[in-house]
Amino acid sequence: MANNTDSQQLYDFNMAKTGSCGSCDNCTVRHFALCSPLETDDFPVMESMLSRINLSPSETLFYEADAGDYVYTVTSGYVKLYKTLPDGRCQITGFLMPGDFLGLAPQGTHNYTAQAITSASLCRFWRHKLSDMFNQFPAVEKRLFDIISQELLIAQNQMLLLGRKTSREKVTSFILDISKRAGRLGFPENIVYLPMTRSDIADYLGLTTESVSRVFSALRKDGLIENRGKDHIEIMKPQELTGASGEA
Amino acid sequence: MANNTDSQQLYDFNMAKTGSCGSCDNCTVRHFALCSPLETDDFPVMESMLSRINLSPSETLFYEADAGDYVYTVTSGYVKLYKTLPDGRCQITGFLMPGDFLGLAPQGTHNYTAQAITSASLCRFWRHKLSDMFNQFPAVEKRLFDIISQELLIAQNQMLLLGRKTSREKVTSFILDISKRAGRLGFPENIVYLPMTRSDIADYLGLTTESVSRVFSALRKDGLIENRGKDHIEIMKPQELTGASGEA
DNA sequence: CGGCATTTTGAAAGCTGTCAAACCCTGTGG
DNA sequence: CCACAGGGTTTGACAGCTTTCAAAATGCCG
Repeated sequence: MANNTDSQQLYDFNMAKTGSCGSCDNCTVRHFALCSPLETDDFPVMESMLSRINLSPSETLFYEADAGDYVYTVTSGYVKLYKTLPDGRCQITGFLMPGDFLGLAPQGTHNYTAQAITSASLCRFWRHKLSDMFNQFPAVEKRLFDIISQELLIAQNQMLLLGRKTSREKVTSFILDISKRAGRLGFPENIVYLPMTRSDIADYLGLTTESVSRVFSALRKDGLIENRGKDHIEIMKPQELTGASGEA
Repeated sequence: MANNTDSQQLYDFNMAKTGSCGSCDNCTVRHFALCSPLETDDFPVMESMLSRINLSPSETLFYEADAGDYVYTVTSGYVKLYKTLPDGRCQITGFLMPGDFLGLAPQGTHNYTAQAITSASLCRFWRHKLSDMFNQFPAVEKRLFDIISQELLIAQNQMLLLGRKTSREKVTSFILDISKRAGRLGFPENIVYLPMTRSDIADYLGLTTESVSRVFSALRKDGLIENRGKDHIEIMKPQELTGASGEA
């Protein structure tokens, strides 16, 4: 089994540096969209329009029902978005990685809580300046439009997962999803970094921590995955894992 | 118990006529957005940009993976959107009413199947003309942006329902949601029109038809709702029903 | 009235949840 | 260096909610 510290160093998102966006020295994912997905090569976002935010692990960026005065882009680290019922039941609606966008509040207040999982940094835009930016750079609006449309598509896929998949299918779908997204950021797809707790994964998949843990154990027992230190797993049989996800 | 035919006549969406949008004589919900949600008072959509579609009950508008060359607005009737897994499991991602928008395909192909539940009519826009329209009428783009943002918010609420609510909470949430949406269209909120089958409701809530039926029976037994003909129910105790939905 | 799809109800099984305890890893402090 | 504390994870036993399988009831329509 690989050395824990080694794999951490190799694949830790928080350490990743693939470039800078030019208008913000904090960005880790230049070629993806960046310091803000709002920025495009043709229409760079002006420095004056954004400010930087740094979060410690488990620090909350904003709460559900807070005023939605800002929108954000994750530039490093993992962030989770979640909603809760009055009795405390929790549903995580998304795990965000560098390059991901959050914070649009169509009704003026946020519809979910945003909390850092790892140390994380974000770029923040004042929401009222968004329309200015749209007027100045129409391409920015189109970009954001595409982002939201894509998020809606992802949300629909998640509904299918939550409503119709078994616990094993849910967990395998989750692993493959995180793997592919990390792959798009330039990380190897076979080593998957999972900084969130089992409880977070459970709240994302509509399960309990125990069920999630049991599925992980079963996948390990079946040789589909192996542990690689505390926060990483290695996908040993991608084909079979895909087959176990319920799709195709 | 009220006469079946009476309540049908009073509350049938397909018969509803609350006005016309001016550029399309088919619209039933003028003051809500549209012949198309794309249209605003400031920037009416031109007749030449749209065509009308009429669907019979259970007729399919487009399938998942079809080319997404058009976007649509429902002008009368109910439409369902759903995704399926290879083995046939189905998840309905939304029930659409007059005024609702559908068809955006960020990846070029549709991510869900759209099928009529009742007889339904829609306004269709050629997708490539959307950007022309955006350029000509920037307000239209903002309008559509708001619509998509709102859909994302609804999708997040649905994730909470699918992942964390009990069968009773799911069904009561569903009834209240349809009731409120019909209320916004000008229909009484206490009489709820449910043209979809138990199986559809089950596929929307991540349950089986039997479970849905059992919850309806239980709610009836508890006096929270009563049947009003085949496709309608009456909410007898709105407070208690809300209390049973898991929220607040 | 008869055929057929949908809905309802019943009984039993199964998957996931609940409750509980052991285990593991990490950080702290003697 | 090791003991200890504490949070997270894993495992076990059992319960419970929803599903599955099956059959009866209801409503629609020719």
